Amino acid sequence: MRIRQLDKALDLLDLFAKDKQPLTLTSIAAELDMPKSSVFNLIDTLSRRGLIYETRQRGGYYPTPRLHEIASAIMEGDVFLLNIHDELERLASDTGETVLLAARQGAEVAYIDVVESASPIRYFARYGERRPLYTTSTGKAILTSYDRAEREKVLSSIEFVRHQETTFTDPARLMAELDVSVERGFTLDRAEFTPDVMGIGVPLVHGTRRFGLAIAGPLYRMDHQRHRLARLLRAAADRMQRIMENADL
Amino acid sequence: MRIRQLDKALDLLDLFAKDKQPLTLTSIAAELDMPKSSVFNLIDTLSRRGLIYETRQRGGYYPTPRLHEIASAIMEGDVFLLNIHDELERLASDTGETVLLAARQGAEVAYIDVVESASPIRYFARYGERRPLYTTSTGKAILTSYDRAEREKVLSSIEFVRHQETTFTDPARLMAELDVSVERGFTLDRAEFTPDVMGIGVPLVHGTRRFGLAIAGPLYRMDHQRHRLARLLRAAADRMQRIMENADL
DNA sequence: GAACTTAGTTCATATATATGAACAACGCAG
DNA sequence: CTGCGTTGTTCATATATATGAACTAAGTTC
Repeated sequence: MRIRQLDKALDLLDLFAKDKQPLTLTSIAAELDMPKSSVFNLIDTLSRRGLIYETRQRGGYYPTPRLHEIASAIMEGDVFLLNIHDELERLASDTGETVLLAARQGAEVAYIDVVESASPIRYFARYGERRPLYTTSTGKAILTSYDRAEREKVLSSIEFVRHQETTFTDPARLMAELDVSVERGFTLDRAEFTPDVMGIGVPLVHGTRRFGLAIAGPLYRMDHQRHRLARLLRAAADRMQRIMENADL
Repeated sequence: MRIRQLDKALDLLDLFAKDKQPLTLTSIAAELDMPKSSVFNLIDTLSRRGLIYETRQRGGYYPTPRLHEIASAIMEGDVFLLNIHDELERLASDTGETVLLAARQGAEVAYIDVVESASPIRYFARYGERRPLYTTSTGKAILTSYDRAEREKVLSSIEFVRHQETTFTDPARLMAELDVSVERGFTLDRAEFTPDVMGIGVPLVHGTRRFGLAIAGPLYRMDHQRHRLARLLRAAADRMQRIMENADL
């Protein structure tokens, strides 16, 4: 179950991040579609914790530097993700496509870092979005990081659903595809979950942590140059792997 | 009314900022004194938004770079607070005492930025903490930033409470004290709210925005050198004022 | 400077939600 | 590979909380 008021609080932070200006209680209520009295409680909670303040009497509320301080302290604890973020940016800029970093969450992958392509036509994915493990290039990449026995085990616990024409629904065929991917050096997702979207992925492993790194974009723009993109992807992954070796979590 | 689950969520972020390592659902429940099922909802909400993820199966949860990204975007909207933070740091280091930036919130001031002294004996204040306008050096500093007429008006709407022996409880006497402060170039708080704590403050004004900037520490360490500290404070305030002129909110 | 407009605040109560307890799933040790 | 100690998950219901409506107060306009 989602905590609605927490969701609203996060919506509010997103709103500040987007607008970058003080907002009045009333305007927040309108924007987030909440009663004023609820926004009052929200503001009360955040301001008593020193996260926001009233910039001047009736002049709207805005966050203090506190959130940034907390976020910075937290990032210190994950030097790895902090450091490789720059590599994601670079890869996105080199390829012109959206770059995704995903972690396995049970039978799904969740995107834990996303750098969007600058193209007007691009794959639009959000932090926290999830996909079935077996439909995405990142998920498949994570699967290839397990040895065959473990891979079998993971697949056996999964329920396959056909999302698109191309979706793999047979574990055996998927296993074969994964073998091919290992051989080839990268995994593919040919519109197996989202129509017209192609993904190219590789695994990133550090000790027991496993990530999937991928480039994703429109099929028509990616398919014909998949080997070039894969080369860039592998090069970036190698650099990240090196960064990983020098960091710990 | 505070939103309890939001408070808990913020407690969790603080916990990550402190521990800087992945935490299991169960350990979070213990640490925050919450039922596991409630922590489950909390984690569910945060992870579906891409703010945290499970670092590996049963390996604990940790924030993604998302929060940092949001916080950074928000700070872009308040270049002023972002820029002067360094000055606060500098002032704290130069004086060896805690430095506070406060904004008026009705009849109170709230600390919106705090840099703590490195001394083992120091004034310990937190973001978001509030004090009556008339008891603190920051509050008095903000009061001196109004012209006398407006100042009278503000004071007339305040209910005075004696917190300590030295607390001003008579508006007329406070007005006189404020006049003296303007003359002297800085406001004082001699343990008027918190025992043994002394504060030295100056106002910071940009258009209609008013802040109070202060140094605070133990009376015995501050009183004898208050003029030296005030000089450092004024110099810092001047630098900030210049930064202010080149920024906008 | 009085009237108006818009902003923030309070509070009783309907209503959504936090939670205890029982369950399921994972990973580790032997 | 099997059993055991944890960890994460579900769900009905007691309980805390979100909220509509009525209010106060600040700011703005004429």
